[in-house]
Amino acid sequence: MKITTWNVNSLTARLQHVLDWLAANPVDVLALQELKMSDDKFPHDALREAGYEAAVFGQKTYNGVALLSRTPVSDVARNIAGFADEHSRVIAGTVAGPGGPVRVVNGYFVNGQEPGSDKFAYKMAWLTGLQAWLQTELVAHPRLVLVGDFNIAPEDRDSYDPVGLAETIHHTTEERDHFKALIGLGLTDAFRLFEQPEKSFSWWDYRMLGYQKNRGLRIDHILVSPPLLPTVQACSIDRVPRKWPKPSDHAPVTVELG
DNA sequence: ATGACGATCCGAGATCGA
Repeated sequence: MKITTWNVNSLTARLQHVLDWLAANPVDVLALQELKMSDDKFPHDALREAGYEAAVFGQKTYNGVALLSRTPVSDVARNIAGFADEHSRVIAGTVAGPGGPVRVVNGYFVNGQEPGSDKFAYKMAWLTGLQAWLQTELVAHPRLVLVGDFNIAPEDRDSYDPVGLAETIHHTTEERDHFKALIGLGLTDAFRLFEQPEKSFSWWDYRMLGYQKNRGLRIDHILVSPPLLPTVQACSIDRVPRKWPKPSDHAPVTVELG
């Protein structure tokens, strides 16, 4: 089965891109971030016509996440249990997979703006809450994938300018320590299980010809739990929709389990 | 140091993102 994560930067603005991409890439599960719409605006009909049912956790203007699936999603949970959050940032659900059910946890991680800011403090608290909740989630659902826009470039090779951007947002030691803590829960970065091109990124700034110059970051990730690790067949970033007119600034990332 | 792009919103410039 294939599971994809994609920050679409407004599903209103990107619905046609999502439909076009799914027509060419009929993955089993598509985890979306930054819907930027309330639940009542969600385009269930158009996606159903494309073959997908959706579990949605929307929010007006900002944030918002959804799980699209060809097969039913059960046991849906919204946000981090035990962590009070004004924002709609996490949706989790269970889908049928090869060899048993797969728990998909889809997160739009906090950006954090700038180290030292209130938003950065919120990012740290959010990550701490996520980690604590995942610990129990992994006990209840050992076959788990954590996907989404992490807003963390885990290593220097995940940034177009690791020296110039050292200790700036996405690159700080604190953020990377949180990423390592997720790995410490037993999760594995599926992308790095395979040989990948140098300077592989999943996000490029709209400004200053960021994409054309490949000035990007790898901040969208797929982490797999130990029981799923031997089933990982492939993991890749699809840059094609980033070249379409009026694109999201993120590219979809896909893992294949089987 | 700032702005550069893009999306959003009681509709123009502010806020946010990364």
